[in-house]
Amino acid sequence: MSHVLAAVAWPYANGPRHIGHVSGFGVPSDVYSRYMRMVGHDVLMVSGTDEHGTPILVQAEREGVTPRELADRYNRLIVEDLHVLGLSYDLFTRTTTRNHYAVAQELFRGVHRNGYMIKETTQGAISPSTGRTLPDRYIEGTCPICGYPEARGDQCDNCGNQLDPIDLINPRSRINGEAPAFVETEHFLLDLPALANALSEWLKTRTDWRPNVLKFALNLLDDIRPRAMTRDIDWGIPVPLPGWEENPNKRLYVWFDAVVGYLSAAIEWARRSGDPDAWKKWWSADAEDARSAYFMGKDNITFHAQIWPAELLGYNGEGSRGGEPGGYGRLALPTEIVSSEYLTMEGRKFSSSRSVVIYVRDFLSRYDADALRYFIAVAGPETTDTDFTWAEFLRRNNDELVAGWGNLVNRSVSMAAKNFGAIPPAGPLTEADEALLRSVRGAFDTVGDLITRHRQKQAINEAMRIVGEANKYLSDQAPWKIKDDQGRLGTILHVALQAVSDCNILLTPFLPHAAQTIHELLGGTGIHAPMPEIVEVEDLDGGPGYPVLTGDYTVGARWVSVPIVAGTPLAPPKPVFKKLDKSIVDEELARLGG
RNA sequence: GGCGGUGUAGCUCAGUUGGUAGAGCAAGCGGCUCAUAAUCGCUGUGUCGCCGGUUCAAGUCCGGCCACCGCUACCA
Repeated sequence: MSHVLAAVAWPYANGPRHIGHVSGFGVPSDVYSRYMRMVGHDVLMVSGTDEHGTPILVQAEREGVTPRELADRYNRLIVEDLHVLGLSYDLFTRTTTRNHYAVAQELFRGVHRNGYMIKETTQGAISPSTGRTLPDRYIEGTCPICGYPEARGDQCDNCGNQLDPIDLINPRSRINGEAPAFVETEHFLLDLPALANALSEWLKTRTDWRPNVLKFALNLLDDIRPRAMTRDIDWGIPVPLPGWEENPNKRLYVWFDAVVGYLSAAIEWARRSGDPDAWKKWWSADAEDARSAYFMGKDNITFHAQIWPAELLGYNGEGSRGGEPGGYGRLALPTEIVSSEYLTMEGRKFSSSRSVVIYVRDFLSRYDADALRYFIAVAGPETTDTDFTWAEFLRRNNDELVAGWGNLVNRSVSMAAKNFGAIPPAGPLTEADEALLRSVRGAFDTVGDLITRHRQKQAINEAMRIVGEANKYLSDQAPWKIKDDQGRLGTILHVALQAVSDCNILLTPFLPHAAQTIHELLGGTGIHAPMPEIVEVEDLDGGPGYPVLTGDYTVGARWVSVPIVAGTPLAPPKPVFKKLDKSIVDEELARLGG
C-alpha cells in the first residue's frame, strides 16, 4: 500500500463548467482514484475552484457583482455539478480560503528566501481607470503588420504574427474600451533559468509520461526566461513581503497561487481530519511510498510540468543558487502529469458565447451521470482530440451501455429471480463455465494495469469485452430452454451472476452509481461505491464559510473477485440504465447555437 | 513562423518492440425469445494522407510534402 495523491486541475470559477472540462480533468481523475482505493492504496484526491485573476474581475463587472460574490456563486455551482457526477474528492475546496492564502504566501516567501524570486522593473499595460494590470489578451488594436483592426495584444488572429501590445495601433481595452497605459511597474519574477538545470534533471527521470507531455516540457526549457509572479491587481493574494503586503494593488499572479492549491488543499484536508501533519504522507519528498498524479487538459501542461515544479524546487532550495527547504520541509515534485486532449462539440470548439456548449448542469438535468461518465471514459480525449456528438452519445448509451452491460445484468437477475428467487447454488462446472470465469477473473489484472497506466479507454473496452463474453455465454448455454434440470439451470445462472458481480466491480471506477444499484440488485447491502457529499464548513482561520466536497471512501468494494453466496434473495430487477429516444438528438442539436 | 499532435473500412476509432490489416456501429442473412425489440452467429469492403528511402519484410523506422487540430509561456 502506498500514498497516492490525485491532484486534479482547479476549475476556474468565472462560469459554469461544460462537459469538455470534466472530460479532461474530472472523470479520468475519479476513475484513477477510485481504482487506486479499491486496490488498497491510501488516496488523497484534492482540488477546488480557482477564483483569482482578471477574468473573474471582468465577469464580476459584467454581472454587476463583487468578485467575491461571483466566486461564491460559481464555486457553489461547480461543487454541485461535480457532486452529481460522483467525483470522489477527499477535499474540493477553493483558493479564497485563509488557509490557501497562508500556504501560498509561505511558498512565495520560501522561494523568495532562497533567491529564486527576483524583483525587476518591467513595462506593462494597465487600465488607467482602475490601475489594474491589463493582460495582453485583453488589449486589442490594429495590427501593425497586416492592418487587421481587431488584433489581440499577444497575437493577430488575421495574420498569425505574435505581437507586443505596445506596438498595436490605437490600442484599447477589450474590457471597457479605454486606451491602456504602458507604465513601468515592479514585479517579482520566478527565476526559471536558475531552476532550469534542476527541472531538466528531474524531467529526465520522468520516463513513463505520455510522450507529448514530456516532449513539450523539455522543449519549454530551451527558451526559458524569468516569469512574473505578481500583478497590478486588487483581487488576489497579497504579496507577503514588507512594503508589498500593505499595497492593495499588488497581488500574486493567479497561476502562482492556483497550483499551490494542490498543497494547500492537502493541508486543509489534514487540518480538518484532526491530524494536521497528515498531509506530509503524500507531500514529503522523503516519503518513500508516496506518488502523485496530476490530471488536466493539455492547455495546462506549462503550469504543471514547469511552473509548479519550479516553485517546488525553489522552495526546496534545489536550484543553481542552492538554499534550504522552508517550514513545510522538502516537498515532492509530481510523479506523473496526465494531460488529456480536447473534446469538441459536434465538430466545433466549445464556445459559451456562441452557444456551442452543453454545461454539466444541463446535461445532468436530462441524463444520468453514469451515461456521461461512460461516454467520456470510452470516447473521451485521452490521447487525441475527440468529438462529442449527440448521435454518438445516443448510440453509445443505447447500444453499449443499455444493450450490452445493462441487458446482461437484467437478463441474468431476471432469470434467477424468476426461477429461484435467490442466487442458485452451482453444481459441477463445465469447460464453458470455467472458461467464462477464467476470463472474468483475468480481467482484474488487465483492466487494473491499464487504469494504472492511464489507458482508461482501453481499460473500459476490455471490461466491456468481458461483458460481451458473458452475453455470449448465456446465449450459448440458453438456460431458458432447460425445463427439467434445475441443477444445470442453477449452475448456469450462478456462473452468469458471478460474472455480473465481477464485471460490476471492474466497472465500478467508471460507473459508480450503476455499480451501487447492481450491487443491490444482486442482494448486496451497504456501500459498494462511496459517493462524495457536500458539506458546509467554517473557514479554519476565521474567514467566511463555504461548501466543500468530501467523503469517506474507506468503505466499498475491493478490486477482487468476490464469490457470490447461494441463497441470497433476489427480486425481479428494474432496468439499471435508461434507453434514450432518438428524438433527443434533434432536440439537443436545436439547443446549440448556429 | 516555432513546437507538438492527427490523417487506417460508409461512420467512430484500436493497432506495445517492423513480419502478408483489426474492433464496434451501420447494411444483409440466419438463430433465439431469458432480457429495456435487448441477445447470439454468419457475410463484405480498405492503393493504412501523398512521394521517396532503409529492410528479406513498413500502417509500424528515416526524409520530404499536403490537409486538419492544438499550444506558442502575463487568458486561465
